[in-house]
Formats: sequence, C-alpha cells, structure tokens
Amino acid sequence: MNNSLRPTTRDAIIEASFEILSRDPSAPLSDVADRAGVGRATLHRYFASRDDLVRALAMIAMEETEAAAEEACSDVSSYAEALEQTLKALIPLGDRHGFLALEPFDGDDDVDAAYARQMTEIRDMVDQAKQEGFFDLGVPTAWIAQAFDYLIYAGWESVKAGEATHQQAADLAWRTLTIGLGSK
Amino acid sequence: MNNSLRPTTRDAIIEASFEILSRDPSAPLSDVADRAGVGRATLHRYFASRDDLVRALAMIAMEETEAAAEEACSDVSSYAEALEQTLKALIPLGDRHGFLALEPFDGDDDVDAAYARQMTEIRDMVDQAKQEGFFDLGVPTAWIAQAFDYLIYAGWESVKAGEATHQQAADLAWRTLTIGLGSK
DNA sequence: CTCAAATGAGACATATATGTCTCATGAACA
DNA sequence: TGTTCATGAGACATATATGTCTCATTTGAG
Repeated sequence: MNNSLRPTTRDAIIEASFEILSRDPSAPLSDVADRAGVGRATLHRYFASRDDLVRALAMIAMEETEAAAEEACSDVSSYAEALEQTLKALIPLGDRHGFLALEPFDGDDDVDAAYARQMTEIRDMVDQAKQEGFFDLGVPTAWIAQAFDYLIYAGWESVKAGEATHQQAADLAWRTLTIGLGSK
Repeated sequence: MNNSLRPTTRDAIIEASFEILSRDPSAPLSDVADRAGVGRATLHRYFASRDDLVRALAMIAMEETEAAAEEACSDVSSYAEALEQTLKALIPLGDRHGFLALEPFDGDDDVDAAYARQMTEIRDMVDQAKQEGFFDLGVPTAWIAQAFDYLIYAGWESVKAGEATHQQAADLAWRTLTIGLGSK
C-alpha cells in the first residue's frame, strides 16, 4: 500500500527523467525508460507523449523549488537570512534547475507563469535585503539575482563533482555572493 | 579578395551555428542553414555531417577562448590582474561558452584535451593569485575556478538580456568574485 | 560577354525517435 | 486456484532529421 496512488513506477520515471534530461534534453525516451528500469511502453502509459512528460517535469521542478524555498524561509528573521536559507535549500535541487535551464521551452503558459513568479519572488527578496542594508544599493537587483541563480548551479556542480558536500557548497556560494573570495 | 580562403559563407554558417546551437543543441541543421542565409545543401558542402560541424565549432570555440585569454594577459603585472582581464575578455564569448557547456560531448580526444588544458590554466592562475595573497587561501581552488566560470556566463546572460554592457557585466562579475555584493 | 565555381531548391533514401497496439507473463489478491 | 491488473517485449506505422544527389541559377573573374 502506498500513501498516494501507485507511486513507485511513476516516481522512478520522473527521477530518471531528471537525471537523463538535465544532462541531455534531447535524449531518447528509451534511455529514460532504461534508467527507470521500465519498458518504453510503460513510460507512455504514464506520460502519453514527450511533451506531456516534459511539462509534468517542469511543473514538478517548480513546485519542488517553491516548496523547498518556502520551507527554508519558515523560521527566519531577515530577508538576507531568507536568501541564505533558500540558496542552501536549492543546491540539492540542482538537477531540477538544470532541467529547467536546459530544456528549450516552447512556452507553456503554466510553466511560464510559474517561472516568472519565482523570478519575481527572488528579486523581491533581494530588494528587501537591500533595504535592510545587506546588499550594496549601487549593484543592480537584476545582477544580484543573476549571480544568486548561477552560484546555486555552480554549487550543485561542485557537489556533483564530489568536490564538496551540500553544506560546504552552500557556504562557499553564499560567501562568494556576499563578501567574495578575496583575502581579508 | 579575402585574406583567408573563401571566408564569408563558412563564417556565416559558423556564426549561425553558435547562435542556434548554444540555445538548443538539438536544433535541426535546417534552422542553422536558415539563420546563416544559406541552403541546407551548402551547409553540408562545408561540413559533411553534423558531427563534423560540432567538432569544428568546439575547436573554434576553444581556440578563440584561448586566444582571447592570452591576448588579455599580454600586458599584465600580476596573476590577479590576468584573471580580471581574462574574465573581461571571455564575457563576449558567452555563446561559445554556452555551446561548449550545453553540447553533450561524446568525447572527441582533441576537444577533451583542449578543454582539460584550459581548465588547468585557469586553476594555475588562481593558485598563483592565491600565492600573491589575492584570494583567501582557505577557499578551495576548484571552487574559485568554478565561480569564475559561472560568473562569466552570468555576465554574458546579463549582457544578452540587455541589462548591462560588456564592461558593466565584467565589472559586476569581477566584483562579485573578489569582494562580493554586500554593503560595506 | 563568357566561363567556371558556388549556390539554392528540391527530390530521394535512410536512420532514428515517437506513439500505438497486441500479446504473453507475473504478481497481488479474493 | 482463478482472476485481475500492471508490466515487458516487440511489431508497426509515422514523423522528423540527416546526408546525398541533380539541375538550374547566380556570381565573379577574365
């Protein structure tokens, strides 16, 4: 018995999809099915078409991202701390981020809307952190958000390469964003 | 008359390839040919197969990267300054970087060797800059190189989005790497 | 103007990925 | 034991990208 309706096969497909498609967005679905330990026909029973699968993955990636960020900010006393916790929470979701970044999206409305909303949230948090005196007011918010985003992905790559733990990568990324890597 | 052998058509194909394939590595060659303003058959006259084209692009991307970096370091008095000039020189080559990063490489030996050599060069420069007292010795070289790489790409995206000039993006990326974005 | 080389348009065969379908198998369960 | 349901294997038709080829047109040098 499972808590949600027949989870394992579907979840295996989804997880395999992230692993495969976040590296090669045009990989054949047979590769995905193989990785999931599932027949190609079964994959099509859960996701009628490649488009269906990709759309589902995009929504899942964004829901997970949003949930992780919200959870990370639940017990926080400043916007700067909220950003720090968000960064830490998002590094383990690097393959989701990679998937969203690499997939050449046609422009599904739901996906686009969710993406725009998340971007806005990050920028708002950065603006608030600026108001708290945490970031230099002279640096454009857009750049801070951009650097935030890319340093998260750099951290994930670093973890994936075995060069750091999640915690170490998060600390390094946050340090880079805030005080840089120069000597004192 | 052209200084090198029949340049324009080949160059148009190469430039179009970087534009198209750095966004969607699986885009059909007909799209590339269209963007280059060239027939699909002509593209195949210059590059027999998709593999030929991709390999050529990879080598070009790395030669250009190497040349730009070397040129940038020609008149420099420290390793830190060399890194700063390299960063500035590489931002306009963002589509080359994007191509190399996104293309799922099979593992052409020449390409792999050139890539490994460039990684080593960057790490060496970072190590030397550490010895100069420029970077914090407690931060792993691998992370500094990683952040260097990703901030270059973030800068290129920022330029592409119209949010900054090349110079501004380079300044922001370098500042982020060295002293961060926090307020004083 | 004349000729040779480069090109564009398009036909063609081929390869690969996709989506559908059928059927046999095996596990869960009454 | 018998039944049901999810699955795997594989056949099949289809769509798309690829690479080759031909031929008419254009371009540029002489």
